This record gives sequence, C-alpha cells and structure tokens, in this order.
Amino acid sequence: MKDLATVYSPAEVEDKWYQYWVDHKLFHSVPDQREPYTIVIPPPNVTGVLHMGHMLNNTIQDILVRRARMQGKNALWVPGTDHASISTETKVIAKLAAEGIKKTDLSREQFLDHAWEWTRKHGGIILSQLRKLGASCDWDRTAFTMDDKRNLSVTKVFCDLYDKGLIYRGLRMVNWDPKNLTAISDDEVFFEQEQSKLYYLRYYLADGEPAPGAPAEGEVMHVDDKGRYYAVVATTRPETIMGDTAMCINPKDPKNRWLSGRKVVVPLVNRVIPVIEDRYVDIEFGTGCLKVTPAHDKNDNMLGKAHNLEVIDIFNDDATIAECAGMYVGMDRFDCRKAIAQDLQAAGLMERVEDYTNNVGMSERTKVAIEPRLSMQWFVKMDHFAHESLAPVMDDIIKFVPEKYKTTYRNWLENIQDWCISRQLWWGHRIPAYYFTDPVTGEERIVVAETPEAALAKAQAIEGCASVKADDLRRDEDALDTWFSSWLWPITLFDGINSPDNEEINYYYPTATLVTGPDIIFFWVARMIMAGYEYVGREPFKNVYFTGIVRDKLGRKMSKSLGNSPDPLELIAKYGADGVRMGMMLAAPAGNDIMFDERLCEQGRNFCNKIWNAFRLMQGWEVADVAQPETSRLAVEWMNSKLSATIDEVNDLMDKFRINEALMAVYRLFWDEFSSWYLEMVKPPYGSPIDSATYQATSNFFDSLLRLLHPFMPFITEELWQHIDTRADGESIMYASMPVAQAADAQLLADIELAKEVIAGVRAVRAKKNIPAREVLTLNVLGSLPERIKALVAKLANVDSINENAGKDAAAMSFMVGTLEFNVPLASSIDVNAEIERLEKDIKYLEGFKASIEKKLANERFVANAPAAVVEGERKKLADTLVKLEANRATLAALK
RNA sequence: GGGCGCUUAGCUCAGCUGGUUCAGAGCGUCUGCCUUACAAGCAGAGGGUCGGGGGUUCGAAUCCCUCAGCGCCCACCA
Repeated sequence: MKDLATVYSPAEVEDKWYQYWVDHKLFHSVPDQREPYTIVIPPPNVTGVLHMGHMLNNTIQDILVRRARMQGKNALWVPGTDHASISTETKVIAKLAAEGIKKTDLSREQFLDHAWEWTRKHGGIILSQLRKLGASCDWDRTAFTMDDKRNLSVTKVFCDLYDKGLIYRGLRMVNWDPKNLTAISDDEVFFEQEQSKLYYLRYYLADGEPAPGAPAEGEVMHVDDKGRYYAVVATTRPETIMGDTAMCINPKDPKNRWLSGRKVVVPLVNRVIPVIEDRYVDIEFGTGCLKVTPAHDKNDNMLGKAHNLEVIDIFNDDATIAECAGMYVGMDRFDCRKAIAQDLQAAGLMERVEDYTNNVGMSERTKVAIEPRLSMQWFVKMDHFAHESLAPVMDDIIKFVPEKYKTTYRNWLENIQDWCISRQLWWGHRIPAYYFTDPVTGEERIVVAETPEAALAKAQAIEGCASVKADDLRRDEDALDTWFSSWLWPITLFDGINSPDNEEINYYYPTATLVTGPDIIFFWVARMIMAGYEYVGREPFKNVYFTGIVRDKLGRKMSKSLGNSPDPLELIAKYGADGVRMGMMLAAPAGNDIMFDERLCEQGRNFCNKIWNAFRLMQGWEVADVAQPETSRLAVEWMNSKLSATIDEVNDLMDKFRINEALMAVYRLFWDEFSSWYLEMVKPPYGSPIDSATYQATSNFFDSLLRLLHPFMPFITEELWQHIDTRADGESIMYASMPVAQAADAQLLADIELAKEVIAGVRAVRAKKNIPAREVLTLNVLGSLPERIKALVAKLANVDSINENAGKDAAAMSFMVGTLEFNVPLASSIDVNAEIERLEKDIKYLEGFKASIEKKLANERFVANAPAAVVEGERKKLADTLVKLEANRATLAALK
C-alpha cells in the first residue's frame, strides 16, 4: 500500500513483461515428449496494419495457446504474413503511379524489385503490433508465404498436381479485371446493385426471309411503318452487339414462334445471325428474345457451345473495343454503350429504353466492373478434393464452431467449380510451366517442372525435341492465386512438403485449432482441408473456431471508408492491452458478430484496477502469529469450494469455445465472490494484523485467480504474480499450471448463499432507513440459522447479536429470506404505514402465487402425467408459500 | 431464386434433449454513500405478457405451423 499507486498503469508494465518473455524465449517451442498444441496464425497481409478484426482473432488465439501452455502442453503459435498477391500488387502499382511510373514501363524484374522494397518497408509492421497485444507467438518461426521454403513448396505442389492430372490449362470463361488486367476467381467478385437501363433493340428479319403470315394465337410480331418485320431484344449491354452471333428464343414461347428458324440482322453491325432455340431463355423476361454473345457472358458462352456458335471477342484486355469489332474501335466499354445507344436511336433501331436495376459483378480489389471473358488459364480440378474433404467435417473429425457452418461448407463442396489459379500478376509465385515450339510438328508444347533445368530435360526427352535449348523455353508469365500458397500453410510451416515425415510435421501436425472468419471458409479453410489430406493424409486442424465480424455499436461493419474503426494501438495506449483484450472478449460470443463499444475496454481497464487494488489490500496486511478467527476459517473453506466450482465451469465453457462466458465466470469470481465477499469476510479490523493461516490461504487464492486469468489478461497477471511467488529469473506465470478443481462442498456453498442473503437483507434495511454502515444493529430471526454462519453474518451485516426464535416486533423492519423471517429492531420510529403497505402487497402476491399452485395440483392430469419430482416440487413450493403467507400475516397483525 | 440463422430487460447476450438453479448475466439507469484496497469504487433498488398469431401438451421462452421484421451465404435473368 505504501509503494503502490491506487491506479494500475498498464503502460509501465506491459512492455517490460513482453520483453522479458521474448528475452527468455518463453514463446519458443521445439518438439518434445509433451502433448503438442499448435496454432498457425491466419497470415495477415504483409503490408497491412492491425485492425479490430485482427485484434479479436489474435486475442482468441493467444487465449487458447496460453491456456494450453499452462495445462502442460507443448504450445506453439506460429506467426507469419501473406504476400497477398493482388492486394500488394495493387498497392505497389498505386505507389509507382504516384511517382509517375507505369507498370507497363517496367520489366518484370524491375517491378518485383519495387514490390520487394515495398514489402521490406511495410512488411512486419503488423507483426510488431501483435506484440503490443501480448501475442505469444514463436517469433523465431516467423514465416512468409513467399519466402524460399514456401516458394519451393508451392512449386513442388503445382508440379505434383500437374503430374497427377489435377491441374490443367484451359480456355474458360473467367472474371476479367480490366484494371489490373488479370483473371480473378469467382470468390473475388462481389455484386453491386446499379441503376442502369434496359435497352430494347430491333433485330430485323434478314433480307430474303419471307414475311410471316398473320399472327397465330399468342404470337407477338413487330412491324415498322415500312412494313418490315423485326424482333425486339432487351439488353443492358448494347455495346456487346458486335459480338452477337445468334439470337435465342424459348421453344415453348408462343409470342416468338414466328421467329423460329429465321435469320435476323444485328442492328448497326448488319451481321446476319440465326435464331436458335433453347429452354434456357426466360419467357417472361423482356420480350423473350435473347441476344447471344458467347465471348462476353457466361451463359451466352454455354449457349454458344451447345449450338456451335462463333465466338467474337470484341474487347481488348483493358475493356476497350478491339479491332475485330470493326466499329467504335479503341473506345472504352461504357463510353461505347452511350455512343451505341445514341446511334441506335438515330438509326431508328431502338424500340425503347427503360430504367432498370441490375447486379453488376465487381472486382473486390479494384472495384471496377468485371468483364466475363474467355481466356487461357490454369485450373485445379476440384471433384477429387471435394470428395475427400466433406466427410471429415460432417463427421466432426474437424469440428466447426459454431456448427452451422457445416451446412455452408457442404453446400459449397457439393456445387464446387474448378479453381482458377492463374493470375496475370507478377507479385506471387510464378507458374512453373514452360512453353516451346516442337521443332518437328511446329506445335506449342508445355512442360511443367520445378526448375528451368528440369524443364529443359523434360522438353528434350520428348520425341523429336532433343535439340531444344534453354533459350527456346519461355516460362509462363503468370503468378498463382495467393490462396494457392495459403492452402498449404499448416504444412509448409513445418516444411512438410519439401521434407515429408520430418520430425516437426509429425509432431505439430495436425494443429489444434484454427481461428478465422467465416468469410474465408471457402477461400482458405476448405482448401487447407483439401491440401491436408492430399499431402499429409490427415486433417490440418481439429477445430475451426469462426469468429464474428467486428461492428460498431450501431451494427455497421467497421471500415476505413466509414471511419468507424478505432485504432487498436490507440485503444491499447488508453486502456492497456489487458483491458482491450477483455473488452473484445466480453463482446464476442462464439460465432456472433461483435458489437464493439469502447466502453467495453473501459470495463476491462476497470477490472484490471480491481485486481490491482485487491492485491494492494492483501499486500498491506500485517501478518502476525495470532489465532485464526472462525469466520476466516469458514470463509477460506467456502472460497475453496467456490473456486473449484468456477474452475469446473471455466473448463467446460472453454472446451465448448464459449470464451466470453468463461471470462465472465472468472470476472464474477474475482469481483463478486473474492473481492466483495471473501476479502470482506477475512479482512482484519483496522489496525489489527491478520493471522498467518488466513493470509496464506488468501495469497493462494489470489495466485489461483491470477492463473485462471492469465490467458485472458497476460500482463497484469504476470506483474502481480511476481509478488505472490518468489521466482528465479526466467520463470513466469506463463508456465504455471492451471488450477485444478477439488470437490466443492455443496452444503457449505448453500449456507453461505443464505448468509449473503441475510446480510443483504440487513443492508437493505440500512439503505431504506439511512442507517450508516458503522452503526451496530441487532438482528432477530423467527426460527434458526445454521450455527456456522452466524458469526459471519454478524461481522458483515455489522450486528451485535442474532436472536433466534425471536418474536414479532412492531418497532422493527422485517424481511424474509426463503421461508425465514427476520427483523431489525430500530431505535428510531419506523414508518408503520409504509410497512403495512409493503406487507399487504407481498401477501396479495403470495396469495395469487398460492392459488396458481393449488390449481395446478388440483388438475388430475397434471398429477397423473407429470414426473413425481415435479409434482413433489410443486407441493414443496406450496408449503413454502403457506409458511411465508403465515409469517407475513402475523407481522401485519402485530403492526396493526 | 436457393440455403442458413436471428428476434428474451434501455444495450450486448445466456437460457442444452418442454416442468425449482425459468424468466437470468454483464453493462447502463435510479437511490444512498469520499466506510483507511479500489469513486475506474461500495451498498441497495427498479426493469421483460421471452417479435405477432395459432397449434400440440396436464404444462411452452423452449416443440410444430403461420405472419412480420432483421442479418448472412450461395447463384445471378439478358
């Protein structure tokens, strides 16, 4: 008390202990005889900065790993960062653009130099931020998805899957990002509602087509003022008409029967195209006529394949109009849309225009509308992987928390598409495929190999290709999707691809728990499971804990643009890492989004202060060789039981990943039971010393509480632990064992609960009558109290004596605890009328309650059907109610 | 369009296979207190017909149906 401030200052403490942990290599793990407990970090973007989502996610991981460590497991948390191909490349391009440098002006090598420089400059910031949070990562193992080990692993896996026939190259419809000039996967596309127009275009019957006869029943024909017949096609994208190679109607559509088998003319373009029929067309939409542009729409492409249509790609890579379109060449797609709309209007080819809201696919990265486009890309066949990875999740070999994501997972696997893994980017793992021209046939050939040398050897081994030289090989320019390295993360961190069966992979794999967001269940979680079975033959983790999304208190997602995301480091500076950790966890029920409110951190900070002051109280006690009071002996015994009960509860909750509830249980144990009750029970009178038995027991309790709390609040617990246990340099609460529950004494717990209620009753009397806590009162009980709790009640309620089997007292305030009636005689006159009013109210309530139970018990079907215990319970309830009624009536009578 | 989930106190949430730990917790609110660990605190108090309606049952926050509102995922209709 003499040395310690009344307020806990985390800043002074946190850096000191983090350094201590690092200096003594307390986060480091090597394989040994203990049971392993492994967590691999979801690698944050290498050039990213810490946001609230990371805070939540990493706090949870740290809690799990610290707890495992204290349970005697060999706990390892491996940190690292992700090269984040698209995201980083975009950032580097933007940075270069600001300096007036265009990517297209640089060679691949020059660009990569810039990218590495950028990575070196910004990389690792996020990892140093994690240290502030107290993350107990084994920093010696810090990895990067594009470092040498990982790069080699990725290359090996690509070659292996290619050799197994699971990777292929093909011309497919992909989502093309015209800004970054790359294909992106379906998962990287998001849809946005857009106010646009629906244009109705006239497709005239081609020259030579005979005029249709009179319309049959339900047929809808269009004729212009010159008597020419035409079909009307509704489209949101008139700029693609240069790519039209057919018009499609539904064979079951009566409106358009007359078009069947005809030829029509593409407006402006004047190309004659056939009318094809396919049930794919929605009869109800527009006019039921669909223009088919196989090069620029997924579904049109499918139609094109089915009907053998020509494919005309009218766009350049940057989505300007290409030479082959023949018109509007070089114009941007959206400018072209306007121009064509005007020209159609002018040419009398526009039937009408309507406002229309539609969903436009956008690139997650560049926010530009993606262009469905045919292009040559690399794919992973997913059937094989999907087949292997469904059962382990459905059978809980890999446990998903919360369980609802199992369904999501299954739905995805059952509708899985092949995975497009090539990206037209430079920042990433370059695809190890090499092209050369066959000297005999003149055809282009592909070899896939881990090194250029191996590729050359493979090429030369092909019949007739012995003369191929190294210079003849051209390496594929593309890089791999970032997730193609991430999916190997739990394996490559232990070098399980480059050296299968090594000691580390055999020891640390499968990892224990993966903590991540449900938004990347497909991107990442599912694919790690696939890779795990493919390359190690086992699941990569035993549990997956899905966190929620961090939202502000209004429920909005935290985002940079909204500016509603607090800076984690500022929060830590303000409330301490322990306070922020606790604030995050209190708001984070498993699987639910968390509504973050800074006030939660305040609560965390306040809790730290509470712990701090409880310690100050204890530390200030003078210990003497005096007898232990009976109240203290009982308090110690009770606290033991209470502690044990909570330990059981916490264990159970943690096993279920109900972390916030576990934390709340410890919070209440510390604040309510230990501080508000136990410490008050054993606190010696002012100026008196405490007996050594009680002091020792209290110190032990404090020690146990610190251990229970340490995974949640690592810094303050370490700081205070040094005062409780003298330790050698290098020792830490990090390796102290988790307290173990002993049998709890249920009767004692119940007795003390009774005592608490009696004490609260007396305090309520004081509050109502404004009687200071220091004024000694007397307590009467109409009945008897368990002998052992009397002294305790007397001490905490500050009453001089407890008179059992006392009588009614008109000059007393009465209250009931269960079926026991108490009263506190008051020297000052009491407000008889207020008492009478209160009693009458209670009696009325009890009579209603009694009636409801009697009704229930009078119901023969209830008595016959309900379990005996329930009926018995109702009878007991009735009996108790009668006792209470009787007591209240008697008191009322006495007052009157 | 398909799928999943949610609605309980002012706020954030617990309430497992229907019945004494069923109406709970934390925060906030209100009323007293600077009581020598802590005002970032102490003591006490108030607060919900469990989204609406219907059904099953002796008994429903809990099971079923239905309506309303909200959220997420997947697909994407030109």
